Amino acid sequence: MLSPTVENYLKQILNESIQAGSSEVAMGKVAECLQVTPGTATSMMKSLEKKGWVKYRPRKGVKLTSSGRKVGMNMLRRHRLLETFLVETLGLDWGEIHDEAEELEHAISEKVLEKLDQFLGRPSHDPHGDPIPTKHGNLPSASKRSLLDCREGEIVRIESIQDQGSEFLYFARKNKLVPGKKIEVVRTDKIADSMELKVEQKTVLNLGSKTAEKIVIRD
Amino acid sequence: MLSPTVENYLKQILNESIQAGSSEVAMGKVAECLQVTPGTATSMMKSLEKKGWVKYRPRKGVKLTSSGRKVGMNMLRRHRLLETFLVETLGLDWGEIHDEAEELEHAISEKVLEKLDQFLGRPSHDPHGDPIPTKHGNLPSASKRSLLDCREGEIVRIESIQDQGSEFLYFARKNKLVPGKKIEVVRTDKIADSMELKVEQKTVLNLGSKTAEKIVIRD
DNA sequence: TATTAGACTTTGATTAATCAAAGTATATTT
DNA sequence: AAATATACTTTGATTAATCAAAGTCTAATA
Repeated sequence: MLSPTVENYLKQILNESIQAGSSEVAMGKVAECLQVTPGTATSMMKSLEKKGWVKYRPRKGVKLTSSGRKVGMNMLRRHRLLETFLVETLGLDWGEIHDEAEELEHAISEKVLEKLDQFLGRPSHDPHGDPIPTKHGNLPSASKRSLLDCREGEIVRIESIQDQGSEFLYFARKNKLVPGKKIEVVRTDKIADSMELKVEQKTVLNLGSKTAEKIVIRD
Repeated sequence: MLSPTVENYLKQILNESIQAGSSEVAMGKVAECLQVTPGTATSMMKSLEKKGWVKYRPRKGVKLTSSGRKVGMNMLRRHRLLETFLVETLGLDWGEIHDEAEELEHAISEKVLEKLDQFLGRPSHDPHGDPIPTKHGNLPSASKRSLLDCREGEIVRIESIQDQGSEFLYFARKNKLVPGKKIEVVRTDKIADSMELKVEQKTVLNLGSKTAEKIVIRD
C-alpha cells in the first residue's frame, strides 16, 4: 500500500510536469511543491526510485515512470472529483475546497470514488475548470472545453466552431472567431449571462452563453 | 493536531467503555480493538496520559479524561455520519461501509462534516442502527437489551446490530435481521444454547447466544 | 580561467508508531 | 502454599518521514 506522502510526491511531480510541459522536474520544484527541505526531497527520490515510481538523475531532476504516472493521474482524479463533490453537492466555497480535497484524496477508496463519480454524473472538469482524468488515466483533451468553461483572465486559442449554419459562421468570421485565433477572457458575468472577450489585443466583444458554448478552445 | 492513530485509540476506548458499560477498559481489550501487540498498547497509554487524553493505571486499565471523551465522541460522530452518507447517498452496501468510514473519518474536516450532516438531514442513527452523537457530544440514548435478554413469546423490534464485520452483516441482511424489523422469540433453550425466532411471520431461524447478543432490540 | 552564488546532496539526529521477545505481576488451580 | 497460566510491561530494534547544517557540484560572472 502507498503512503499519503508517496501519493503526494507522485501527484505533485505529475502536476508540475504537466504545468511546465516537460517530463523532468527539478528537485527545487519538488521540494517547493511538497513544502519540505531539499534534503528531504532528495532522499525521498531515492526511495521512490528504488520502488520503481520515478527515474532520478542527481542534480538534473526526476521523471515519473509509467507506473508512477498512473498513480499520479489517479491522485489528480481523486482530488478533482472530490473538489467537484464539495462544491456541487455540499455547497462549499470555491476557495476552501483545495485543502479539504488534499486530505480526503488519500482516504477515499477506489470503490467509493467510482460511486461518487457516478453520483456526480461523471463530470469532465472540476470547479476550477481543470480536466478530471478518467478511471483509466486519460485526461479529457482540452479540445472538449468551450469558451463557456473559461475563467476570467484565461488566454486560449480557438480549436473549432460548433455550428454549421452559414449565418453563425459569417458572424464568427466577421469577428475573427476562427480556429487558431488567440482570445482573452476579460470578464464573465453569470447574472448578465455575458462574457467580455479581447481578440487580437484590441477588438472587444460580448458573447452570451449560447454562443460562447459553440466556441471550442484549447489552452 | 491529532494523529489518526491517537484518534483511533480514543474512539475505540470510548466504544469499548460504552459497550461494556464501564469507564475503565482493560489493556487486553485495547490491544485487541486496535489490532496491536499488548506492548504497543501499553506504550501508547503512557503517551496518551502524558498528553492528558486518558488516565492509566498499570495492570488495571485505562479511562478517558473528559477531553479524551470529547475526541472519542467526535470520532464516533464522524464514523457514523460517514456510514450514513455511504449508504444513503452513494448506495454502498451495508457490509462494506465500516472500513471505508474508518479511513475517511480521519480526513474529513469539521466544516465538511457539518455540511454533510446538513445534507443528510441530521440523521439520529446510522445504517446499523447505532446512535450518532450530536455536534456537542451527546448520544441519543438507546436501549441496552439484546435478543438474548428476551423471554419466549416476546415480540420486539431490532434496534441495531452490534458487529461491524462484513461477514456478519451479510449474514444478518440475508436473514432480514435489520434495524426496524419485527421479531418473535418462539422458543429458547438454555442447554442447547439456542433460540428460535420468527422473522416476518414466517421465516424461522435459530441463533446461539453469541449471535443473539449482537442483536440489540427495543420493545 | 578563477571565483562565487545558488542548487543540490549528504550526514546525523529526531519523532511517531510499531513488533518480538524477555521479564514481571496477578489470578487460578492444585 | 506452591505451581502454573494469563495478562501485562519493559526493552531494544525497526521503519517512514522529516529537519538542520555541512559538504559538493554547476553555471554564471568577473
